Amino acid sequence: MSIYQHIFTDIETKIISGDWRPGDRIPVEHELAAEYRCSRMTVSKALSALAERGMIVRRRKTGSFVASPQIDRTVMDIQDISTEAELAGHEHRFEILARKIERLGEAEAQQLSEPADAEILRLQCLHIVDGRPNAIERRIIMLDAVPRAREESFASIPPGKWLLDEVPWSKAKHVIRAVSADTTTARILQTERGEACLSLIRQTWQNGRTVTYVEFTHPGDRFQFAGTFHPTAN
Amino acid sequence: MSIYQHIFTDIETKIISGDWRPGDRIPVEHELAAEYRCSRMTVSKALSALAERGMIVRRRKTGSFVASPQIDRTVMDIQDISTEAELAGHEHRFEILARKIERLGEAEAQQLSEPADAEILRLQCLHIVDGRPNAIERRIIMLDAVPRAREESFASIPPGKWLLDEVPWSKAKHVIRAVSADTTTARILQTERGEACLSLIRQTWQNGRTVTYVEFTHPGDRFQFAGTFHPTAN
DNA sequence: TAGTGGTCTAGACCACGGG
DNA sequence: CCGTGGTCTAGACCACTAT
Repeated sequence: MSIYQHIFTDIETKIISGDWRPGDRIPVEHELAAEYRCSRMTVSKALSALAERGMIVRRRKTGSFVASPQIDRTVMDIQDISTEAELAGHEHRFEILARKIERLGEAEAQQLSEPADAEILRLQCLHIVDGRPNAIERRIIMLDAVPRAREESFASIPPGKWLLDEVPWSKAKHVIRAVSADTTTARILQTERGEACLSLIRQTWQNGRTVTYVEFTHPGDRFQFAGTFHPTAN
Repeated sequence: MSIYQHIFTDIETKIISGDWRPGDRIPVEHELAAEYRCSRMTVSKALSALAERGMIVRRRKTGSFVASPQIDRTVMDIQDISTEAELAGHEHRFEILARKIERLGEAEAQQLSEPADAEILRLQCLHIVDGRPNAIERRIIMLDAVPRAREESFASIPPGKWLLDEVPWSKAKHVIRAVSADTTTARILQTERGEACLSLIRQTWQNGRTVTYVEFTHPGDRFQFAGTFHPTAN
């Protein structure tokens, strides 16, 4: 193990074990350098990594201190549906239920903070995992941001994956809610009206322009989000 | 702006703009060092930061390359209820509905991967935000891991916050589901039976031992999780 | 003012891995 | 083999900030 990793895990262990409590002062860099018989820069690298993880806070003049734990910070990785299904060894397919080009309209324009006359591609798509409906995907693609969507049928590639290839990088906002299935949703998902459903809304931007807005509605009895947060992991 | 930050944002911009596409090769370190008239180590620091963000992949001998984007990775920060309410400017209070010391039992023992005869403190707690029920908290605290919970009444501090002070650091697993309110839940939350509710389950460990297991049940019409993922942010 | 972290240099040696 | 990234050194100067 490298020296800076050694220093990193040593301090991490002291914090996790409770040996060093929140607010406790960590030896200054030159002391740690002497202790581990290495240069100050190597110590600095280890402490910077700990600071980036939020385990310590560093202040000029006063030194570095053990941070207050924040176990309530949840980090979740949500893959796109097809990837997630494949990873879990499930069979995934999808159907395009609707595909039309239109204008955004007032209500949605306000919701997306985009002009109401913006041209969009509206998609509705059903995802089927192991033969059972797993999600309705209702998606808006901004055609001025992604003009090539106009010619794409999405017959062979899910819209989410296609956009990943098309748009190089982006910022996304997520909202997770619980909603009751309305009649149409229940019929498509082959469940009961009023059934609790998990809704994931994602709006994606590139360079400040909305690229796409999508809502996935999952039947509550067949879907959940799970994630693990390791403040200790590497 | 420091030199390595300059290099970082330059490359980040090229990737976000699509100027450099996934799979493209990034100049080797000594080329970038010459271009920015700095040492190779400074370049290395910038590239390492980009690699840690998942924007590039680095391979010995072959060089560094633009990574494939993963915008479907969702990072969410979920604060604990009282903190979140305070941050949003809402009034928060809570009531202890039940508090008893007992043994874990078979079914839950299996679920938590803990022995069935383990002594636990079982808590049920109602969180009220701006005068309306916002969550039922059903919690199990392992008394062998947190013996001091035996004497704590939780009259003045919510169990979640108390545990944050008591347990220095930990690993946590989260599950988010949509469930229908049963009769009891609906009564406590002052909503209808069958109402869609958002359920957050969190199991917390320290040094491999379960510390606590908690389920928060939120009425779907009064609660959602929201988060933003910035692959570009600092 | 003095102590601390933030950054940088101009080298160095090593580990890895494709040819 | 040899080009690449991974790590490290022994300094250096600067920025910030508590006192």
